[in-house]
Amino acid sequence: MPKLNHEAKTKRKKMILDAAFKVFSQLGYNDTTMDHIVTESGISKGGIYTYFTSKEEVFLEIASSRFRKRSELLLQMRQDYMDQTGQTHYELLMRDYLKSILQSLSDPDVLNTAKFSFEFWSIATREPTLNQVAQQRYHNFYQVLAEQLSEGIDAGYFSKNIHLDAVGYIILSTLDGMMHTHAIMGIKIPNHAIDQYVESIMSILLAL
Amino acid sequence: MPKLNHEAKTKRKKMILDAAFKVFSQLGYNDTTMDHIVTESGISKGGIYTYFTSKEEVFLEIASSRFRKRSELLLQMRQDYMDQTGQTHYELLMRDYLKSILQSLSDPDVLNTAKFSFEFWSIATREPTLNQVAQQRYHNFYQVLAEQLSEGIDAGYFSKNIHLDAVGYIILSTLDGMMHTHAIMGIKIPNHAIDQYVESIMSILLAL
Amino acid sequence: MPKLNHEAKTKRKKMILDAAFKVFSQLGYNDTTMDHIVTESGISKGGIYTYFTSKEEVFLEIASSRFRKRSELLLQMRQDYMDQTGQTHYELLMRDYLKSILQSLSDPDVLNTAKFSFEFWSIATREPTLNQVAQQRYHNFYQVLAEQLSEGIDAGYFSKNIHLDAVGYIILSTLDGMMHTHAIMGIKIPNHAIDQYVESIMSILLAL
Amino acid sequence: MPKLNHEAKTKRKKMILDAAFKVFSQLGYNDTTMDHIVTESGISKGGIYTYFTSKEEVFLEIASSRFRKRSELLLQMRQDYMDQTGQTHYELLMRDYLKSILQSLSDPDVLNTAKFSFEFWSIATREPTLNQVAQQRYHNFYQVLAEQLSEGIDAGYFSKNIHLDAVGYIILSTLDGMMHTHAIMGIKIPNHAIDQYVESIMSILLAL
DNA sequence: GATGAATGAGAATTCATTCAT
DNA sequence: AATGAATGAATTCTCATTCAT
Repeated sequence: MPKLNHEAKTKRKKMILDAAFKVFSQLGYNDTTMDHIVTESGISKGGIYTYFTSKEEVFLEIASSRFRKRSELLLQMRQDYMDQTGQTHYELLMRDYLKSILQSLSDPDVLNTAKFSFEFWSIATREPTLNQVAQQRYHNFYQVLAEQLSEGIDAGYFSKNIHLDAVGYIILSTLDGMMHTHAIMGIKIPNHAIDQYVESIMSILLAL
Repeated sequence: MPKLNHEAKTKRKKMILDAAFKVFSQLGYNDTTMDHIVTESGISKGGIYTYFTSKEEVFLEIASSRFRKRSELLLQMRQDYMDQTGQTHYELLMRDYLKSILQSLSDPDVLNTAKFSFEFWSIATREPTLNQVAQQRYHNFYQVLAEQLSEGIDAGYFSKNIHLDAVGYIILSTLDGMMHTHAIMGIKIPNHAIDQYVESIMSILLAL
Repeated sequence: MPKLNHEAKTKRKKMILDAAFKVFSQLGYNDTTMDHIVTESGISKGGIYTYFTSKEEVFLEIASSRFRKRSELLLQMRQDYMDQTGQTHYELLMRDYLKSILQSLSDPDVLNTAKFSFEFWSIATREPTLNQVAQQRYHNFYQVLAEQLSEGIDAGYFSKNIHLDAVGYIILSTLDGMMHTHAIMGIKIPNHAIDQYVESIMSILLAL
Repeated sequence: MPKLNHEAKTKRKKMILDAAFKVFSQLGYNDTTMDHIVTESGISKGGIYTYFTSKEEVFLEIASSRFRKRSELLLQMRQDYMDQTGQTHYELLMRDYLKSILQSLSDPDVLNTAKFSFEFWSIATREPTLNQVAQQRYHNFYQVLAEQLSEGIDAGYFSKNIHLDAVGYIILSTLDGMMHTHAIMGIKIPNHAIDQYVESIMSILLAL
């Protein structure tokens, strides 16, 4: 018989995760101590350990919740680009999706998510548990993307000759690269670069 | 009158750096202890401190020596793509340069350098000293790249309408992204992706 | 809401300080390791660091608490040498004060305090933070002493012609010297020396 | 067959001792590293170990050579205070001896010797070998002093009723105390204090 | 369930001493 | 004899995790 109902528990957990996200983003995994999370969350040391078994688990759980966003954004945007007849303008969708991802980097929360994300990969490289999660997230994103592209091909928007796996790989990794340069290296994307980048991706999809 | 001549010292330093590079690449900066470097190098704890003042300095020195490679490769390739009349085939140069960078990731040493490089960025985000070095390296690479592109424009190979800073940013960051996905995320580049990627970059340069 | 109340904390802190005082007195600052304090206090390595931030702070805190004693003794004795009319017999006071300071050196705890005190000065010479504390302690003691002497002059016990600063300096430093010879050099004060010393100081005060 | 003759060896040893004295005085025993001595003396690390077996031995040897000075000064001054008939004015001798000891503290070299001396005692407290040397030095000084006092009594300068051991103890330890306050605590002796101090000692000797 | 004091296994760095050259 | 690079034991301090209250 739990003394705290489910809702209260979830709320407490969220407090911890939000605080941890903040400090992990700012200080990185290694430089973040449990005391940082304690201070930021206002929850006691022992308290954190009733919700999570370790620092790594806190880190992992943040990753799991945050990493859905990119693919969710794509799915959500697809709804917006569907007209009354159920037709989706895939070209416009992709173009705007890529742009909005890169433009959103000026939003501090998105920036922090990007920072966290790369920090996560940095740690995940050496931690099998994390690595698995990270791989899944990549493949999940890949699936969603590939689906849109595939539908875009079927709908006649994209070239039939593109290799889905190659294009998917390019989009995901170059997008990551732009975000990395911006978020981690701290080098801001020049004005024209976003458009130029989007066009170069479109040149592949449209097989210009 | 030093007992070890310059050559012997350099050799010993190299032993330490090579060992450190190996463990840093594998374990990352934080998980690498001086004991790891001691074991791997075969040099005593104190011995390492006669050549370096701290763990960070070892890390930094590796970075400084390894980071020149990418821009050096470009400069070197330019020599190879110059014909007898002193004309350089810039289009071919860029195409082959991008390909060779990405293809070289199958080489374990290059892979480790890539891993080390991202590890370096991860740490450099929080360490002003390292960050400065990292930024310099990026801008140095940018300069070299921009020069080639600029010459390529003048020689009529690339479109006059491209924005050097935008294109430079895209090339550097997307290249990083591909390397990151390959080296850190451990997701190998699909066969066609390299060519496809190169063509998309060329589509920008040629303003197709 | 602290789990340990103030009293319990103070008690634990005292345990550490007592243990540290013991080992510092015996081994000196440099030869005392945190492990010595751990062993002597029975408190874990980390535990000590919850109460003190460094070895130096432990040392300093001991100094701060022990150093008040000499001037406190003088002030307390003054109360005892005051008769019903509020008159203090300053000559007797000074005589007995000097004697009791030197005689107390046979008490092991006083001896250890003396040892600690000189160890403190030895370290304080090179550590600005400690030095400041040490200087303050000297001047505080000087103030208290000068006050008694001044009052003794006004009350007609001591000569009007004495130079307070000179006499104060002599008393403080020669007292220190006797204590040093006894505590550090381990050469016990001969029977008659205490009386002889006290008389020589009185000969100054009384301007014989 | 030594390659270096005795003179050259002695010179080299002196270089080490002078350098070591300088750094020991300034930094104290513990904070002085062999590298400091190496740098200051210009003699190699190994070189020092051909003349001394350890850091402690260097320290000890300095002590042994420097510690004679105080008693030597007294003996030398006695010569100066002897008139043509072989009579020594012991009262004047003692007065001037005490004064010159305290006044000499303004000389940097004497000040350093005093600093070194207290540093030596600080270490000697815990090191039996050093402690023995230190004790010997004290007793040697005591002997010389007692001899002068004894002769002074016989010659009718000093009171027959003084206890040699008590007076000797007082002179040696209070002198040390004044020097300690000046050299270690860094509190300069006030103008009148030296005279006042000397008179108080004389009041004992003359049994005023 | 919550708290926060206590724990102790590391980690980076120092430095007296050694010894091959 | 002299050199100085190499050694490694020792030291201070950190911090994820535990557990008595």
